[in-house]
Amino acid sequence: MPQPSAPRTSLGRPPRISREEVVAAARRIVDADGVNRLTMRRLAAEIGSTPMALYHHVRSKDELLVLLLDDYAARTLHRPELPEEPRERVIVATDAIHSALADCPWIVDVLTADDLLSTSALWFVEQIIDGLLACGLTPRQAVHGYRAIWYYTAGEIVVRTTAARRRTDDDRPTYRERVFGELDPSELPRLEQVADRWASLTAEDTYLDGLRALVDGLLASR
Amino acid sequence: MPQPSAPRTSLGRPPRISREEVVAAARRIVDADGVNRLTMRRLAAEIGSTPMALYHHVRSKDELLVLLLDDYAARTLHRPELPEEPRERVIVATDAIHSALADCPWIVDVLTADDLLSTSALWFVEQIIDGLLACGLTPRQAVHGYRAIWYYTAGEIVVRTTAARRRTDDDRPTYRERVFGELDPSELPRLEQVADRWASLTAEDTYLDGLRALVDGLLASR
DNA sequence: ACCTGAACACCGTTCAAGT
DNA sequence: ACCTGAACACCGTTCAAGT
Repeated sequence: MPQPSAPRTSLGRPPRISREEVVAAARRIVDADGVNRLTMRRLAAEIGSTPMALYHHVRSKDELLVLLLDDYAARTLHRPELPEEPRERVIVATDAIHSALADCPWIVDVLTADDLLSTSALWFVEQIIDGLLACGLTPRQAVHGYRAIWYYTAGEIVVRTTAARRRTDDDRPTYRERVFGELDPSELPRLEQVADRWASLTAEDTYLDGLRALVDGLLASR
Repeated sequence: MPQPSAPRTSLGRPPRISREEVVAAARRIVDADGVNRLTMRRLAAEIGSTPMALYHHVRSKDELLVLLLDDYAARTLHRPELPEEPRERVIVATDAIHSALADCPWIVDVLTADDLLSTSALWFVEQIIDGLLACGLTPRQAVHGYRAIWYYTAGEIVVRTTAARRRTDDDRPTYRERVFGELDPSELPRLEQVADRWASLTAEDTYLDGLRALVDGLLASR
């Protein structure tokens, strides 16, 4: 692990690239061409170095992606004004995380790391847990509630951004369109009933509605 | 696209492998070694053929993965006895999909395709929509409700299986453990308060609790 | 029509050597 | 200590040719 702030001795050569430069260059590539185009070779070219030089500043490509997410969160996750009312505080804090992630579709590949994204997101988790506690949940219920909220939020982003990614890939009818075209109305009458509205209904952004329903349900079960 | 049931003419040579054989061999590899080990080259070796022969039966590796998911769903997604009560019908139908997917961690890479998995899952979607309608939601609310349920379910599986995947990768402390170790109690008092119980609390399976809360909330908003 | 061989244009990472 | 070059052990897919 490099120690950028360690006192520079006369041993060895001076570093030519830093961890920050590596992350910044990776960010440029991802912003310009998408996360699929971020390879160690391409990154080395962007920096004007060799693939192996990168491994002096980053343990692996996976670590690079986590650093990239940290960097992104630190730059874009600004703390909003939170309402006093605890239930609404949970909604607003969650929505802030969601908005930041939704603007950043490449995140899906890293997103699924664990239940925390980055230290920059901790403040938001704090607010969510605090809001749930203030609504009368036990600590146990609050942590479980936070998890449910995170599942819902992560799922919405993963499903929506992956669907969008596929749409640009090819112009053929989607799997969904094919399936709905061949519905057997006698076996699946409800789906038949909504089939022609499905595309427009599922295109609507109902993230906040679903979030409110979930939080209501979590608080009602208290 | 091959036509296995088309009348065999005297033109050309007889096929040596079929689409079904390709999918079955892919299934064997995935079951034995995980989805990461499924490559076109490895698959060809398993069948005793060449990589390019596969492309006669399957358009691309992506299509192969979708076929694999269809195959898996057709084999394991058995229709359960559903309760009369519509709210409970929604829960049981959703839980059946969730259980099937949760036993199949490789699915995460394909899962995020769209809002439908495979034709075998349509019956379950029908039951969920039907249950929501029977509870008094409008068709619009029912479709949105189904989406919210799917986000929650997909998110739970993605987050949980990816976390499990990482755990086996290395023995170093997780990112989460590092973060919780360095909490500033004055800034993040609630997280500090639950820090030592976080691991055990989030290890509990609370999928059904969260699902019930979500469905309750969806029905209450009617 | 179905299959093969060779090749294209890539990957992430290791290893040994240079300065 | 930091960087380089060459190599390892792979990928998915195209293309031209064989039967």
